[in-house]
Amino acid sequence: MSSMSNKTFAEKCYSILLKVPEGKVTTYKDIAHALDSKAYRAVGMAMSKNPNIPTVPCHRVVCSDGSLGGYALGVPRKAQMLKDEGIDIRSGAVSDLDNFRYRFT
DNA sequence: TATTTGACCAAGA
DNA sequence: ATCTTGGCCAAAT
Repeated sequence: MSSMSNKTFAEKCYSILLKVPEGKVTTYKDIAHALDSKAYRAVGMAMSKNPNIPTVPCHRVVCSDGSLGGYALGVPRKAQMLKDEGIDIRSGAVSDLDNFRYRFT
């Protein structure tokens, strides 16, 4: 049998992130919130440990203010991928984040 | 077990 | 609008 908590916090983050479709983004805070947690910093840690790129679309996770946050393969790559999905990036941030934000609930 | 580390966030001396 | 600060929490050390 599996251990008592068969999913780590990081694994839960990856699961929830898989729901975010191409052309949409989410934020570190929103993922934490979806997990009924305030551990938004820990969400960033989980992304940095990098599951399989691009199976788990961690390039779609940005900061609450629309700035891009980080990316294991470099922020410029993250920006390009988002643009390729049709997301408007201006001055290193998602413009009109509210329009591109995916809602979990 | 205790401390340190981060792809964060909100408020504002 | 930008920068600093204190707080946040899971994982790694």
